[in-house]
Amino acid sequence: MKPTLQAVADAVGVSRSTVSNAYSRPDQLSAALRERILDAARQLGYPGPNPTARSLRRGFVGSIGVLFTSQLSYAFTDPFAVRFLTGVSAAAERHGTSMLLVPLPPAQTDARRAVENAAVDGFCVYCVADEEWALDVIRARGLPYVSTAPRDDAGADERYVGIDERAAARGIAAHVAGLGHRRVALLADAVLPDAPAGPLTLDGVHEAWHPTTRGRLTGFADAFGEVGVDWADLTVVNALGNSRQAAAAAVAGLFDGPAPPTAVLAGSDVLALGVLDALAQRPGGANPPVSVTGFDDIPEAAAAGLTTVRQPAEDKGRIAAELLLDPPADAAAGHVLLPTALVVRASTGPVPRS
Amino acid sequence: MKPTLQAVADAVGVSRSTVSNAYSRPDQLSAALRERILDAARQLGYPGPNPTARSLRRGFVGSIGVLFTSQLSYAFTDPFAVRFLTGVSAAAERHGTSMLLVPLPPAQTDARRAVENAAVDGFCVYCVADEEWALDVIRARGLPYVSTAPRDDAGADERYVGIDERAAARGIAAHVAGLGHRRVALLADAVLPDAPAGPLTLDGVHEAWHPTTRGRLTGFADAFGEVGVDWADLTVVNALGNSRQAAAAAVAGLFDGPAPPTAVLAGSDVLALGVLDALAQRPGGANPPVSVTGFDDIPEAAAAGLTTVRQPAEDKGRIAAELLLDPPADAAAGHVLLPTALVVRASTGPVPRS
DNA sequence: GATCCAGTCTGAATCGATACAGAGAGGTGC
DNA sequence: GCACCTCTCTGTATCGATTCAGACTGGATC
Repeated sequence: MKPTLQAVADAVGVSRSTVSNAYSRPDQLSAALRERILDAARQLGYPGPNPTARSLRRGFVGSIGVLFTSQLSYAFTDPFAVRFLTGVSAAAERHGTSMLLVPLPPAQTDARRAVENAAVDGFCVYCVADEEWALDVIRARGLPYVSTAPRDDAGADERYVGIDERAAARGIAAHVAGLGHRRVALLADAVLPDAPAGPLTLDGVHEAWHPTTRGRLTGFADAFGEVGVDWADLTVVNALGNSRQAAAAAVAGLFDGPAPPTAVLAGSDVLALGVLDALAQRPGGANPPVSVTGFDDIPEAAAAGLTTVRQPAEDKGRIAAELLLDPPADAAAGHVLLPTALVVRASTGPVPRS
Repeated sequence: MKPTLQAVADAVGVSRSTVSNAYSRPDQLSAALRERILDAARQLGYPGPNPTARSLRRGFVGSIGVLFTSQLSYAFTDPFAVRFLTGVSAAAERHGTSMLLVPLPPAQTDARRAVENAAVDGFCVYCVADEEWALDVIRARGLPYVSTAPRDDAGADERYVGIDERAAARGIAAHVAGLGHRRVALLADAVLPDAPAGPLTLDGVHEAWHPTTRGRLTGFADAFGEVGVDWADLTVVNALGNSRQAAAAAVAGLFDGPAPPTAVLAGSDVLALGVLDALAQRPGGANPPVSVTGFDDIPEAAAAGLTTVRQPAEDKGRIAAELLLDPPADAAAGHVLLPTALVVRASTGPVPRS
C-alpha cells in the first residue's frame, strides 16, 4: 500500500488537515512544522497528494481536453493539426495546464462515453463536422469549450476561433478566375457522409457535410458566380480522407475527358499536394498545365510552390486555449476571427490556350 | 448544481448502487430498469458518472502521461518527436486510453509538482537527460513507466525502447571515415549543461550530459579511432537547442580557420539541416564541399538529400505505449532495441583534394 | 415442502484528499 | 486586567462515485 496523507499525519502526530496544508497552503502553518511534515513524507515515500482525490475535492482537474473528430493518430500526421496543437500547448504551458488528447472510438456510443469520461476542465474542439453530439455531451457536463469550426447554430455566447472561410475561399477563387479559368473542379474531403471518391453531384453547397467545407465551397462558388460560372458548371470532387493519397485517388481520371478542368481548387493543402502528385504521375506529366490551389499554407506548401490561403495555425490553437483558460469578460470577445492571406505561388497560372 | 448519481437514484426510486451498475455493469440489473434509469438520467441532464470520482474509487484513470523534458510546445515543432507521438497515439487509440501531455515548468520544484499532480496510470518518458528526478517522482508514485533514453543505471526490470545508439553512430561515422574524412566536427545539442555555443573542449565522451549524446559521440569516436583519429583530434561543437538556427549559430566560424573540418556529424537531422543552412549562407556557398550527416531520418532529410541514420520513430512511440499499456509477462521483453539503417544520400562525399 | 440457485437490488464502507468553522495559545493596546 | 487579534492547528463534513457482502424473490429440483 502506498502511504496516504493520513499516514504522514500519523507519523508526525498532526491532523490530516495540517499535512494537506503543508502541501497546498504553506501559509497556514509554521515553516518549522511544514519542514517536519515534508521530511516525514520523504521518509515514508509519500509522493504528495493523490491527484485524483485532490481533483474530486477541489472540483477541478488542471487539464484541458483536445478533441479531434478524426482519428487522433491521424491528427499528428496533418501538419495543420500539428501546428494547431503547438499553439494550444504554448498556451497550456503558460497556464501550467496539461493537455488531454482523447481518442474517439469509431462507434458513436463509445465516442460519447469517451467524452463523458475525460477528466478535464474544458475542451478545445478542433473540428466538428456533424459531430454536434460531442458539444452536446460537453454542455451536459457543464464544461466550457472553444470550437474552431464554424457552426450554423452557434449561440452568441459560444466561444469560437476561426477565419472567415467564405471570404478567404472567395479570394483565392477570384485569383483563379482572374487567370481566366472557367472549367474548374473543387476538391474536398468527405463532402457527403457516404459518397464515393471522385466527381459528385451536389444540388447546392448547402448539402455539404462539414461546415468548413460548406464555407469554402460557398466562397469558391461566389467568385465564379461573379464571372458567370454557375454552380452547376463547377465539378465537385469528393476525397475519402484528407491525405495526398486520397486526393490523388479522387482526381484519377478527372483529366481524361474531352473538356478537362483547367484548375483544381482544393479544400486543404494536403489535398492540393495530392493533386500535384497525381498530375506528376500522368504520362506526359502535367501537360497542358493545370492550376492547383490549396488552403492553410502548411510548411510543405512553400516547397511545392503551391498557391494557397494562409491562415495562422498556431495562433488558432493558442487563442483557442487562451479563450478556454481565461475567458474574456466580454462575451463578444469570445468570438475571434483571424486574418487570412492569399499566397500566390507557381502552382497557378493563366489558362493554357489549346 | 449538476445532478449527481444520487439524484438519478432518487428520481427513479432505486439505490445509488443500481444507478452505478446501470452505467458500469449492465449485466447486474434488468434491461427494463436500466432503460428507466438511463431515461431518467437523460431527463435530468445527468452526464454520466463523474470521471474524477470514478477514478478515485476505481484506482485508475484511463490515461497515460507523456513527458518531454524539453518544452512541450517545442516538441510539436520537432518532426521526430511528432512521429513518436503519432506512434504513442496509435497505441493509445487501440487501448481506448487518453494521452496526457504534461508541460514541465522551468523551475525544478515546479516541474516535480507537475509530475506528482498528473492524473495518469503511467508515463512514457520521451527523453531523460539528467532528469533522473522525473523518474524518481514516478517511481515514488508507484506508477509504471517506459523510457526511451538509454540510462546507465537502468534496472533490469525497467521498461525501455530505443536503439543501439553507439552502434548506429559508429556505422554512419564509418561511412564518413571511409570517404577519407579525417578533420571532423561532431555537433550535438546541450553537450554540457551550461556550455556556450560553438567548439568545446571535452576531455572524454563520458563528460557529455545526455546519455543519448554520450552514446552517439562514443559511436562516432569508435569509428574514427579505428582509422587512427583520436578523440583529441575531433572537434566537438555545442548547439544551444535542437534547432536549425541553433545549429547554424553553433557552426558559425567553424570553417574559417586554416584547416577547417571536411565533415560534420550531427546528433540529429534538425541540427544537420542547420549546418547545411549555414554552409549555404557562406559567401561562395559550400565550396569546398563539406560532408554533413544527421540522425533520425525525419521527412525533411530526404528532401535535403541528407545522409543519416534511420530509426523507426513511430514504432518507438507505439512500442513504448504498448509496453506501458500491456506489459509483457517476461521482464526481458520489456527492453526493446529497434533496428536502424544507414541512409546514404548526397550530403556526404569524398574529401575534396585541395 | 424443503433446498438450492440464479437473477435483482440494497446499504454500508471506502477511495484520498480539501474546506471551513472554530479552538487554544500567546501577544498587544489601553 | 480585559478585550481583541493573530497565528497555528484540529475535527468534521464533503466531493461523487464503486464495491462487495448480503437480502429478497420466484422458480426449478428432488
